[in-house]
Amino acid sequence: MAPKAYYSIHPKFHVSVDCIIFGFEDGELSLLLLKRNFEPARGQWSLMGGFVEEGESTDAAARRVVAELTGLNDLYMSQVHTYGAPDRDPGERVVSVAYYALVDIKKYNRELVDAHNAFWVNLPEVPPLIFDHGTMVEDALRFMRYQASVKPVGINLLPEEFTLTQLQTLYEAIFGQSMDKRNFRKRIASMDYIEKTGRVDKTMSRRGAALYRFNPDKYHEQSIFKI
Amino acid sequence: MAPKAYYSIHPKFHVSVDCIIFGFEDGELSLLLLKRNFEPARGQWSLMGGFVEEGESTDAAARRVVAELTGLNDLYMSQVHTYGAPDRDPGERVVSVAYYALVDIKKYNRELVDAHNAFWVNLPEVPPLIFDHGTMVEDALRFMRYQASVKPVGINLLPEEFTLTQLQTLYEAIFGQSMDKRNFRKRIASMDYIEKTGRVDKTMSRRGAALYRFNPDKYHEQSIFKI
DNA sequence: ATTTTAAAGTGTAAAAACAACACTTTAAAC
DNA sequence: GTTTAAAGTGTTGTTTTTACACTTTAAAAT
Repeated sequence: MAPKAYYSIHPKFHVSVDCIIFGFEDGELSLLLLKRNFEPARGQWSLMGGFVEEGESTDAAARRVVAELTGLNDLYMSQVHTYGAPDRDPGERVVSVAYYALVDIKKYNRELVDAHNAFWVNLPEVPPLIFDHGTMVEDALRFMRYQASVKPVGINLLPEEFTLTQLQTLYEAIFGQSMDKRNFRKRIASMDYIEKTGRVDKTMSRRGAALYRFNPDKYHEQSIFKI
Repeated sequence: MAPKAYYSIHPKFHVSVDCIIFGFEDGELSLLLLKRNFEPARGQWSLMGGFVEEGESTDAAARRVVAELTGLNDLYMSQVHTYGAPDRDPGERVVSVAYYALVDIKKYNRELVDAHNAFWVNLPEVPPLIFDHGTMVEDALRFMRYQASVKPVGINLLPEEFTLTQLQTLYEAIFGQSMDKRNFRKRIASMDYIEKTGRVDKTMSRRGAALYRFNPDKYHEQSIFKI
């Protein structure tokens, strides 16, 4: 057995999660940020966060915290990095684990967001954030871009059914560069896990655009590394 | 100011670091593992780890822990992931941040390693490890491979000066696949930050092989993502 | 009924990157 | 001077990526 002293001679710290919540609307990525009407750092902008509770995993804490703010329970989420500088929170020592989440911006619970005094802010207009939250956003964006470059996580920012124009606009926003329509569609056509639903979206054009969906059964992750 | 209760109503946990220490010898990657002659889990295999102390960042704790075992202070290290399941350590709740380190296996301090009852184990022969350390190793290997595929971190596993044959053998070990000698050398030749030193290594062949080194001044990270 | 409009949809050719492939050179050891 | 074993070196075919502009469609306006 482990001697009690093995653990007890060492300090304990608060552990928190901070969530970088991405949305997509009108061709732009945005973040859900709190304008804090509570302490500490009242009046400043921050990420949504919370403390990890007894018996709760850090992953579960991140899901709880995002659900408290958005009302959404089954989001795509991924751990980004852990921030462990002793003075990162000026109040007390808090080790914080950052997660990013991808939200279909049509679906979040507006009342909850308003109640938290939270706002969707377009990425280029993100204000200075408290503590190391600005660094967290940079790291999360880099990591989300990486993941979006190797697997179709970006689709979690769109409705279940989406047009190819929507999809292209999304990827242009994620990678910050415009893409050739024909080349983009050729690439999508080669992905059998993105399939036509047969339905047509008429909201964006008179002609109508074919709706597609992601088929998870046809998607098999592949990881091939090269130097 | 932050009300005291803001923090104090929340629990605190032990925070530890666990280190996946990679070495390279005889064409194989290996890990430095402890055969634990101490509690908890005496007699089992584990990663080198330790608790984060007051006033110490998690990064600093990881460096300290690796230095305690190897005597080496300036290793390439990178945070991998944080493991926060409430029952991951059967003794008490411990949130653990994993880091990987790359060691030039010629340089570590043998006395320290022996004193810790630690051994270099070739990757395919890694035994079952305690707690979630096996998962940590898988995650670290995947992440190290990814990093090695986008930047020349692998070079930290070699001496300052190395031959192209050594470098190719290293990458073959990292990616688990053999590579064409001419294509490999063409790629290296296109990397101006890997430069000939003018010296020759005579230990591996009568003819001698040119020695190369990494020139950090010529290396500029580039990150371009594509879908 | 015809014309206008605005987004959806479509193919080809050049360039670049990657993959496959085998012999020559060198210097020490015998 | 012959042998040995690793170091070193180019070309060609294939695949992938990029650049580029017009046609189709269906509703709205006339």
